Amino acid sequence: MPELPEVEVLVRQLDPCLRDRRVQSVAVRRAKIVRPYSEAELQAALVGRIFQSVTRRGKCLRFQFRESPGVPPLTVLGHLGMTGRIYLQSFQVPLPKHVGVAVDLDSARLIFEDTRQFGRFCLGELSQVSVGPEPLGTEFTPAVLQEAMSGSRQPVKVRLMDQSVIAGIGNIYASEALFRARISPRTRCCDLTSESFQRLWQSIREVLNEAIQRGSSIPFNGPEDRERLFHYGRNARATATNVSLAFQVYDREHLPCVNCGRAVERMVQAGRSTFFCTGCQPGASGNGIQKPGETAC
DNA sequence: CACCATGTTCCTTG
DNA sequence: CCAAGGAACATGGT
Repeated sequence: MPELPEVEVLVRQLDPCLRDRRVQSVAVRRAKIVRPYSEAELQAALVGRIFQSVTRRGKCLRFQFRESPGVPPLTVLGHLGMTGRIYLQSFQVPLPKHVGVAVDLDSARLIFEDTRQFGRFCLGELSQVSVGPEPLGTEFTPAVLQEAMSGSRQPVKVRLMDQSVIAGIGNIYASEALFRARISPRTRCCDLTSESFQRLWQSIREVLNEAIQRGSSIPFNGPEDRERLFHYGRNARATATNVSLAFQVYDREHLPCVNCGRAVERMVQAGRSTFFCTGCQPGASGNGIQKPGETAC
């Protein structure tokens, strides 16, 4: 999935397609995806309603439905988990294997597909108690980042993935942002300097924005285009537009660092793979602070 | 068979 | 309270 950039690209794609479209029928093929609601509840809430907008908050999608006299506002929350996808298909195309929910509109069918079924498509607001600031929003500043992180002794990479600290950063872009900021993923948050937070802040925004730019440049028509956008890691296919080819360290263990040529390394933090370059991200076992004037590579 | 995978939540242990 | 580690969820690719 779908970390922030992929969800953002998806939302931009979906919003104009769904706006003002009316829900004809809803079919739930995997009950887990809509829990704690039932298929009947989803049908009762959605059939006849008209889409107003699709927006993003962190990694979540929000489908808002039009409000009218006597018809209260309604929001459907979508979360893609690890392998979730959302797309429109014609009625003629048979339903793929792992469809969780199919929402029939007047002229097309909205499919929520999720192989591993970690995703969600259900009524109501975010289940998460607290979601941190949007990293691309104006309220996100170096000071906000520092304030949110500096009190923690956690490794910075682990903390970056905490959705209550910052919304939308996952395993891929955590590694990418730290590489760009030249900070070791092992650095404890409380050991980062203001200068490091400044670099990290900038790197987060660059890495996310560039990924959105790449994703937005991908034509989004058939299933192959969806694969280029959502298929990562060792499953990724080496197509000219595959976004994963643009990663600088993620899933590049043993490959030469794009900066210094040293082999990219992999380690496990909080149960997840972290990719980094010991040459460019000094202090892998220290504090990650660079002396002034010192070049990492 | 083993290991890995874009995420979240829950549980246990220190 | 915090942090870390593991397991669970369910399926597929290598």
